[in-house]
Amino acid sequence: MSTAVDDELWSAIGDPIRRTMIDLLLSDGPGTATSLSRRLPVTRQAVSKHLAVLDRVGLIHAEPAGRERHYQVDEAQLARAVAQLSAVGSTWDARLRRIKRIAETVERHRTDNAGS
Amino acid sequence: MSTAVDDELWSAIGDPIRRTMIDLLLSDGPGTATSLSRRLPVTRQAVSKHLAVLDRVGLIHAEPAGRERHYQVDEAQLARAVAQLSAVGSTWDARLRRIKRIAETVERHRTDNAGS
DNA sequence: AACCTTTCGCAACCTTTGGTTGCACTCAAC
DNA sequence: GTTGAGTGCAACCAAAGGTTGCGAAAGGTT
Repeated sequence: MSTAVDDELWSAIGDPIRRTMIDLLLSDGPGTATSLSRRLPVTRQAVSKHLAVLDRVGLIHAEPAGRERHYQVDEAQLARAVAQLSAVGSTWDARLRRIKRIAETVERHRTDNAGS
Repeated sequence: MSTAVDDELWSAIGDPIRRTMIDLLLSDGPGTATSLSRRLPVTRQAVSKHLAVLDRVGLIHAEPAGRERHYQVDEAQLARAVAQLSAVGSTWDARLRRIKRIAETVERHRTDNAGS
């Protein structure tokens, strides 16, 4: 079912700050801990820790540039994460549909017998 | 963008144990803290805490039955959560496609000028 | 060269969260 | 009524997210 790698991916994108960080890196291009912290409600150090988490699971990677570290999204890894999301989503969706179908069948039987 | 309610939903389904619990409740039907804990690698008390979290965000609801508490998935809320998942997924997907398209355009320009 | 500014990384500390053990309570069944 | 299964509550622990404070390195200025 769910592997340890997948769980790390989930917990990585489960955090709202980290999700916003990915959004920012995607919309504004590569950024540093300092530049990101200016657009987030937490300190640079907190952002730095989040960047480390995202880096560890491979969703982003850093590129040293002088005294700065430019982070950017790893497209292939993010695509994998998106696939994970939609996989779980469609699994739950399928089960919901099945449950709904069964419930409707039961309801149909019940109303059929109600006339007796 | 992301509301506090959405963040709670995300963190609720971000936990691998809680995701598995939802899976179990969907596949096996309603269950109790004890029945779920028998199929999970954590104690009943931990399961109970997770159930409280899922209950608080409305993904499941309890139905007292004698000395037991039967929990089951709230289909409408889970459907909402699935919609959230696919929304974020498609947003990222769209941005990845845009980036890729731009990169290809740049590459085309580069190779066009390479012959000069 | 000396200085100042910006950015970063590390360490200490606090709070919340996920997990455990232990205990008391309730309800069904015998 | 006693016993057993299921629950809830409290205390305690470890890990995660967040903060402040400080020292080091790279870049710009004079």
